[in-house]
Amino acid sequence: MPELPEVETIKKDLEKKIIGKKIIGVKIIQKKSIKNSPNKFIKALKNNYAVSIGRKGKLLILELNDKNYLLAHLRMTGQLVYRLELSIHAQNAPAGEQAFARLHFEEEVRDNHTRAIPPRRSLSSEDCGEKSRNKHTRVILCFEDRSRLYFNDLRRFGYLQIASGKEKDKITEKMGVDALCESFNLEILKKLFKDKKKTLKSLLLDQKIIAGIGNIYADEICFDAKLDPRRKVNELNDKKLQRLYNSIRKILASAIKHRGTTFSDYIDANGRKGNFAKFLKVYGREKENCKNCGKKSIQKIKLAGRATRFCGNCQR
DNA sequence: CTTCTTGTTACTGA
DNA sequence: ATCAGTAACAAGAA
Repeated sequence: MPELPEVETIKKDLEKKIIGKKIIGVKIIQKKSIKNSPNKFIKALKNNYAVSIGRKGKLLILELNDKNYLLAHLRMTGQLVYRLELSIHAQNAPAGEQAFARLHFEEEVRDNHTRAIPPRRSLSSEDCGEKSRNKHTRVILCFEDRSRLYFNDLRRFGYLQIASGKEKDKITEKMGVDALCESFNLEILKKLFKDKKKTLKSLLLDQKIIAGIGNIYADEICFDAKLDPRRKVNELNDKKLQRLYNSIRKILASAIKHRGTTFSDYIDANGRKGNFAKFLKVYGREKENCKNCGKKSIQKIKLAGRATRFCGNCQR
């Protein structure tokens, strides 16, 4: 599932692809996947430019030239896939942007309650070139060079949202410190965990405390720091907090280096899987041998409402 | 058929 | 106030 390393991978991919490009078309296939009215959403994007891409926690933040922002949260199964697909039809289309836009990118809004798979139209001029659209595609943005950004989301928990600068700030200010940002240091971690009686696992998952860590990396971080995820954080001494801090940075950086973890649905902006799954030491390894002590001690329990894997021998 | 999975929020009860 | 636990959301896998 997309956590910080996966969103960061997508961010870096998209920076290379769409910065400076003009959005000439917006297709909303599932109304439920956008947080604004279709009218506002389309109006805010059409004929604007992608200026920069940021990220806080698991939230992707695309800056538009008119100082509005397109926020994207992938939740569990969301994907942002960029494709440059020149079709025969597109090449033969009448020259001129207006005609092209009219032909290919008329707005399409579907009822958000029906679960029916949208009928794939025959190869009409409207759809030609949308080769990467699939039954889980919820929104398509089209750029002036005829490349497209597909927002796919099987389970439809993810969303896209247009936000003003103020609205964007309000959302990001509610989030905790980004787990990877430079200003997040050991002192801040100590301050955040001081007096908290919750378990380590639940605090690592709490986006209002530290933003970006999800179920996979929470377990991997606890294993790397040799800490029992069931521990109350206020009883962690300085030495353990230092280990925890080091592991947060180390695991996330390593996962980014390997372009994230694909367990089921995650793919990057190029449509490729991440390579970090083979480095996972506890997630999905219950009943297997511990990579550290070698014992058959990887347990799976439910903690903070989530499946939690850890080595009952190494993690204290 | 049931149960489980994911991120996040809302709610309940201690 | 603070915590743990659970339901809800959607869709599919086992």
